[in-house]
Amino acid sequence: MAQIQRMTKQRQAVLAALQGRNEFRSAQQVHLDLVSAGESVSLATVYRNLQILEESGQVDAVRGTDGEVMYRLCEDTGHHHHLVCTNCGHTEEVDLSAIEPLLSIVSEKKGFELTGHELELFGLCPKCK
Amino acid sequence: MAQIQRMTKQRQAVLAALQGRNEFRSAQQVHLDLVSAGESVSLATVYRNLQILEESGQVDAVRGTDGEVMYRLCEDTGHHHHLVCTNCGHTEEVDLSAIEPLLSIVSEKKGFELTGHELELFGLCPKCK
DNA sequence: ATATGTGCAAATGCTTTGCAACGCC
DNA sequence: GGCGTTGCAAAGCATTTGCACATAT
Repeated sequence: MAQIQRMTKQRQAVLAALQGRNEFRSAQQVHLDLVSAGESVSLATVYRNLQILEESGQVDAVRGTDGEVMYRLCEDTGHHHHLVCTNCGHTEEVDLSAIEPLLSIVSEKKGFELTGHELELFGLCPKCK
Repeated sequence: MAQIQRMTKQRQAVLAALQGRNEFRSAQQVHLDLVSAGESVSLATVYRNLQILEESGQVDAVRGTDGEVMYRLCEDTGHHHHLVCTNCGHTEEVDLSAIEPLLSIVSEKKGFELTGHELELFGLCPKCK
């Protein structure tokens, strides 16, 4: 896990753009947000900072269905999955540790040694239902 | 679900390249396979055919961690998930319908109406362990 | 002081598309 | 013959990178 070495105003700005948002945003979106908020941060720097913040465990990253990488502030430092509203993008973190033993068992049945998994749930949030 | 209208030799070649393989391959890989097998198919055509075959339900598509879209012949027409060897790419289809009711329950607890999910398992296959 | 971080612009890599030629049904 | 398909080359897009300059510590 990479260490954050310096807190520049650009890095603060990227973090601030993620604060209080309960949804995943792409690097491009974050950059747009910053520019329209009057901040002066280059797109490359947004990419670099989001990567660093992800490596340091401060943000979550998932790959959207269109291939864009989406980032969100990490609230829960443990292992968790996401429940994403397909209408408004609102995201909840959910704990599915209960199913993990089952995944191992199924994998072992096939002769595999399970090393990881990805699980995303999609649905409609209360507001959008 | 789109319909296949004509069976050209290029489309056959793309299908043939997927036959008998128990692993996901990218459009680029398929194109390489075909070229080195002496087939003359353009990269654009490989992309177009893989998309059409996916829409018609004949191949599965997943997005790899690096963002590339990977394709594989669909064997099991029902709902299923994948167990992917991170070393050699070998893939097994697994049935995890047992956990789906649980996913609904967890979603409802958060006030969501679950409409879909994505689950991929990663591990080492018997050969690569 | 100096290792890190930034901006810019160019490069990368996957994927898509416009268009004229081609060929299956 | 007509409409789906193909090949080619160019365009698109998200993302990465080289390099000179700026800056946090």
